[in-house]
Parts: sequence; C-alpha cells; structure tokens
Amino acid sequence: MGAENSISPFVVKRLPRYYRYLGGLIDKGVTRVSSKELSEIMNVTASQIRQDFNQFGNFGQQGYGYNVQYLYDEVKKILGLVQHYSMIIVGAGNLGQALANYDNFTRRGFVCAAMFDSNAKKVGKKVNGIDIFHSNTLECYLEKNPTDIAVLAIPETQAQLVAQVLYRHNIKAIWNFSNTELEAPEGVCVENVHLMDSLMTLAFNVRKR
Amino acid sequence: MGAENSISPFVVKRLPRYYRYLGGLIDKGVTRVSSKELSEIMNVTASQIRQDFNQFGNFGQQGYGYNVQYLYDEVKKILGLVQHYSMIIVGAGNLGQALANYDNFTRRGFVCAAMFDSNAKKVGKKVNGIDIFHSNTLECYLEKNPTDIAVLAIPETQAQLVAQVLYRHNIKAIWNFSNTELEAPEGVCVENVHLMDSLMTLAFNVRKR
DNA sequence: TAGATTGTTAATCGATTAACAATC
DNA sequence: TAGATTGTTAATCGATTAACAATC
Repeated sequence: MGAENSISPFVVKRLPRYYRYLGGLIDKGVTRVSSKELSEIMNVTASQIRQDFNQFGNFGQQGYGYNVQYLYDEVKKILGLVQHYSMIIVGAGNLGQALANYDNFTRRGFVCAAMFDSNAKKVGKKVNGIDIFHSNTLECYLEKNPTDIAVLAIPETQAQLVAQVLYRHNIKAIWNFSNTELEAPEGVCVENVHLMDSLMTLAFNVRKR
Repeated sequence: MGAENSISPFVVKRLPRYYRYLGGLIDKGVTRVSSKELSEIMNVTASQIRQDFNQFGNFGQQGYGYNVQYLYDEVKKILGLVQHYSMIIVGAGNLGQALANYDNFTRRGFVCAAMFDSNAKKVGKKVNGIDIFHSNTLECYLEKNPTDIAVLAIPETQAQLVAQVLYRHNIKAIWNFSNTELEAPEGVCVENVHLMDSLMTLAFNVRKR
C-alpha cells in the first residue's frame, strides 16, 4: 500500500534485521508480538518499528499487536524473497568458494548456477556442486542464461572490466566483494561489501574505548 | 584536536572510504586535492568532506586545498592503522579460510596469529601459514597470547558460547560473521558482517528498479 | 465496556548542505 | 594583491522519537 518508491535506505537496511528477528520468534513458537516487545528484543524504539512497517502497509491490529507469522511473511514479500534469483559467482578464489559453499543463499532463493575463473587449473572443477567455467566463456554463458545477480569475488584490477561485460548482458545486480566501487549504468543495482572498511571501522572503535 | 569522543558513527563509517580514495590518488601521483575535486570523484558534497575532516583537525590550507599524502597519513592515524592488531580466526570453514588467505588484512596491520576449529581433521593443518588449533585450546591460547581481535566465522549456534570465552579473556573486539547479533559486555567492540542481510537488501533494490 | 496497542500526526533531534568570513 | 579554498557558522532537510486519537 505504501508508496513503494521513495522508501528511505535507512528503512531498507533495517528490513533484513526485522526478518531475522521475526524468524527467531517463529522458531521459539511465539505467535504474537507488540511493537513494544519487539523493540525491547531488538533494542530499538517501538515508534521506529511501527513507522517502518507502516511504510509498506498496516500489518498490525490495535489492541493486539502483530501476528508474527503474518508479519514475517509480509516482510519476506517486501524484501522480494518469495521469488528465486539466478546467480553466478565470478572468481573462484577463497572468497568465491566460501560464498559458493554458503548454502543459506540457496535456502533463501538465491540459486548459484555457475562460477567463473581465469585460472585454467580451476576450470572444470566443482564447488558445492557448482561448475567452474573459464572466464572467457562468461559472455557466451550470459547470452544463453539470463542472470539476475553476479557476485564479484575478484581483485579490484579486474572488477571494472568484468562489470562491463555483465552490463552488456543486462545483469540486474552486482554483489561486489572487490575492493573498488563500480560505476553502474542506470538500472543496475550494486551492493558493495567492503570487508576491509568494516575491519577499519572496528579498529577505530577499539582505540576509542 | 577534535573531541575524539562523540564522533558520529556516520562519519566513522565514511573514514575508510576516504582512506581508500586518498590511497588511490597517491597511486596516481596526485599530490594535492581540494574538497571540491574530491567531492566530484567520491560523489559526495564538498561540504561534507570538510565537515568530516574538521571533526579531527585542520588538515587543509586555505587557497590550496589538502596535501594528499598528509591527509592520507592523518586518516590512517585517526583510523588507528599505525599500530598492529593481533587477531585470531575462530572457525576454519570456507569463510574462515578465505579470510585467513586475505593478505590485505596483514598489510594493514591486522596480523592473524592463529585459527581454531572444533573439527579434529582440520587441527594441525595450516592456512596461509597460520596454524589451526583445536577449539578446546582457545582459552589456554588466550591466556598466553593476549589478542585484540577475534574473527567469528562459525555457525550462529556456537557464536554466543565462543564469545563468552573471548570476553572472559579480555578480547578487545569481535568481528562477527555468524548470523547472530552478539551481546557484548561494556568495553568490547562488536562489528557484525551480515552477508545475508546485504544480499537481501540487494534483492529489495533489484525488484524496485 | 475497559484495556491495549496500533497507525499517524506532530515535535525533536541530528545529519547534511549552504553560505561566507578568514586566510593562505 | 587577487584568487582560491578552507574552517566554521547558520539553514535546511530528513530521520527518529513522542504523543495521541482511532479502534480492535
């Protein structure tokens, strides 16, 4: 119901956390929760919880609170987790393989169909059942297999170049683990994961204690 | 010079990005940059750049701008990257090994001294030159080797338990890759990396295009 | 009905941006 | 000196919190 465009990125960033906590409540057998209860568990204000959800619809009931399962399902829909996403991983190094082995992604509907690497020694092998192809077959693959999300687990020197290939073949989104920020054309989503940045933030906070 | 306490987390989160871009400029041989030039490269406002840096001191010069190397060094100091941090990785699964192989951490002063795993098959092996010890030797290790940062690359079911051990032995910070949020005692920094959350955010944005 | 809790409007707080005097 | 650009104050914008009428 809410104006699905113009949702603040702050709200969006909080959605997966709600989803996680609601899932936890379901596992515990909790069927009903008020914004106040949830706020205490999650350590945020009840006001923020109600504001956030009401960006998307009226999921609660006065005097009762929220039905946990219903709210969970709604958040799932909002996040777009009711559909499947086809995914490839570019870069079969340590990180690429770690991600390929992470079965949680598959469970949530992010299905990794192929991996690519420029190292001939890796080509032909499998990681968690996923074939590793040579990078120079990437274009050919994408032509035959429209792909939603490409995971970039390659060095920054190659990232921008590979991204260009992906853009040409209408990739919808890039999950970027390389140490660069990609320039993305209109309509392509890029989510950067800067592990080094995260560790530096930690260093800053440690020293400031 | 700035009141080093009470720096907004928004500013802190931006510091590593500045550090990255300034490093890039140095690599390109750029010696001098104005807030306006930097703002165009980084796609933020010049105002924000000046505000951010002035939380920590006056690093620029009117009419000139900023000396890139000097500013880079100052940000390095602010982030606390002039010292070394002793680190251990708990969990030698795919992700733990991927992190152990990531030499960038060492280059920046985050030195991984040991890994721990509860799988006896892995104990005794090395990853990137780092010994894997059995998890039940963790306490003993920490007593002999004071450690700044523990990386948690273990399933959520074990995370809170291991964290308790770490707290008892005065760990300073936890870099948490497990799918939980840890309750940390006063004085311990926790930085959560929720890869699944990041991917969900991407899914939301893809659908909204 | 009385009690509880939502949905939503209004108030507050803080982050970002704009403006400009200081000064290199 | 004139031009450029900072450091910093003031204005704006938006996010968060508080308050409360609506209603289950």
